[in-house]
Order: sequence, then structure tokens, then C-alpha cells
Amino acid sequence: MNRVKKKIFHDFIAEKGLKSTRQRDIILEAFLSTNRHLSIEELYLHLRSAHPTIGYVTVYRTLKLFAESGIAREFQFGDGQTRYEHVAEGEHHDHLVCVLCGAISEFSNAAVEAIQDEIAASHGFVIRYHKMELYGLCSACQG
Amino acid sequence: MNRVKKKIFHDFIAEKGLKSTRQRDIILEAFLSTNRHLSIEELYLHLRSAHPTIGYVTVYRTLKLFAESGIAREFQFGDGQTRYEHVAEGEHHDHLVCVLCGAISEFSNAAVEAIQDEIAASHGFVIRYHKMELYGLCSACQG
DNA sequence: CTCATTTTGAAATTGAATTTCACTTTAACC
DNA sequence: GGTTAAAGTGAAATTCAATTTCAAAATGAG
Ligand SMILES: [Mn+2]
Ligand SMILES: [Mn+2]
Ligand SMILES: [Zn+2]
Ligand SMILES: [Zn+2]
Repeated sequence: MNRVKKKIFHDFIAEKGLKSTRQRDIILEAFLSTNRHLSIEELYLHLRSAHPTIGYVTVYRTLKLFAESGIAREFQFGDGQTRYEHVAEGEHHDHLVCVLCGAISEFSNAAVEAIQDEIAASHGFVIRYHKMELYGLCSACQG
Repeated sequence: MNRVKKKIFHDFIAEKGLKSTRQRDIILEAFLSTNRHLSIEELYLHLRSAHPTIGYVTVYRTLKLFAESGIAREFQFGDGQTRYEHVAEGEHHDHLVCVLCGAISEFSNAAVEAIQDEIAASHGFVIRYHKMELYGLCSACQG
């Protein structure tokens, strides 16, 4: 499925008249190779060991492009850092965030999605996107 | 019900060994007198006309205290400003946020709350609080 | 009233996000 | 392959809300 995301991003780059660069490919590869919800800083630091010349700003701009192209989603989980994850087209999930260790797990629930549509409809509201996050203690952090 | 919130806050102040001040009372009064979801800046500017000596930092610190005492909730709706609303004990609602005009409306839905508990339980997760926000176009901003 | 403690407000600082700018790289065209 | 306009890069500068610092003022217990 990373093959698909790479294609989506490359098509996006081409369609926008942007250029394909070594840095973007390296960042894309690193970004797709994990399923974590990474902050700019985290991805930058991770890359730095193997690619010390890639700057923070390039990581920042590239993650923005990923989000714009549709292969990434941007989050604010309340720890002061913007986080990104790569997503497959048509898929959706929401998050459980541990307030102690910061662990993020995922869930998807059709009933919730359906009720959201009802709620929006009853308010004459057209949903563009939504945020549903459960904050608390993960099983490892209880007790 | 504002009577109740005032009492909760004053009890909180007393219990913590903090002091009752003119500024805190003025800010509390202004905060309770609206049902909007105010940013620090907004509340500060609103107060400034009648109380030009109250500083931004005092509004900031007082809103934090409101949240700590339980009479206010803090939000990040993605516009870069932290927002506060006053809440009654035991009540809960979530939000619809218009991405065009910024209007914020409210809803509460028992089914959603119930499903959240199920989801948490199935992940061995203990919920402390949650965030559910629907972003899109309010009825006034469509078309 | 006294005085230790808390509060206040202006100014300074923080920190992540974003912009600027001089230099480099890409790719379209020949 | 060389030329060239446009886009990309990275360091440094800037932004902006949030937060901290600090000296002066206010509070309230005794
Ligand atoms: Mn996720
Ligand atoms: Mn509300
Ligand atoms: Zn945890
Ligand atoms: Zn609207």
C-alpha cells in the first residue's frame, strides 16, 4: 500500500508542476516506513542520523505537502506538537491517546460515523472532517 | 446556574488558600455572562473597555484557574487560539465548528457517549475526557 | 495594624510554526 | 550536453500565542 501512497504523492507533485527531489523521496520513504504519529521534530531527528544535510524546514514543508496530497493527516493531540500519520485513501480511524505515556492507538467504529452524520444533518451542517479522540490511561499506565 | 459556578470557584479559591481579588470577580462575571467560546484575547479585549487596568496575563491566569476549578473547559479548535467556555457540573456536550465563519454550535448525544465507553473498554483504556468535534459548513455558510 | 503570602501587570522569554533569502537543484528546451 | 527559468533547500530570522519573571501592590490572618 505504500506503493499506492508513493504514486499518489508523485502524481500530486507532477500535477502541481513541482519538482521531484532527493530530499522528498528520502522523507517520504522514512515517513511511510513507520506507523507512528510523528511530529516534525521527531521525523527530522530520525532522519538526521542517516541524512544529516536534510533540514528541519524541508521536513516541515514536505509533511505539509504530504497532507495536501492526501497521503497524510495532521493532528494536534494537545502536547504542543503537530503530528502526522500516513493514511490510505477511503480509510478512516480515530484515536485513543494516553495522557501518561503518550501512546496513541486507533479504532474505527461505523456506528459513531453514522451518528455523526445524523447529528450534522439535524443541525443543517455539512461535515468536512471530524475529530474524535479519547484521552485517558492506556492499559499499561493504569494501576 | 451562574450562582452555582461562582460558588464552586469561590470554594476552590478558599480551599487552595488563594485570595479573592477584584480582578478575579470582574473576569468571572464577564466570563459567565456569555455563552460563547472565548479566547483569552477576546475576553481581555472585551473587558478592556470597562476595566482598562486589567492585564492580559491576569485574564490568562484566571481562565486557567476557572478550568482548574471545574467551571470551565479549555479547547483548541484549530484556529491557533485556546478557547474557554463555562460548563455546569455533570453536563457535557460536543461541538460543531464552521470552518468558514468560525461559528461554534453544540450537541450532545447519549449514543455516542455510550459507544465511546464500549470502545475504551474493548481497548482496556480508561477515559479521562474526550474530544469530539465536527468541522464543516454551518447552514449559513453553505451554497 | 502588621506582615507573610499571594496577586498583579508589564516586560521578557519560550517554543513551535512559518517566512525570508541567497544559493542550489531540477527539468524543459534546444 | 548546455542553457535557463522555475522550484527547492537550509540557515537564519520572524511570528505569535502561551508562559515565566520580577518588582510593586493587594489581601487577609493574627
Ligand atoms: Mn492514526
Ligand atoms: Mn460548548
Ligand atoms: Zn500509557
Ligand atoms: Zn459558518
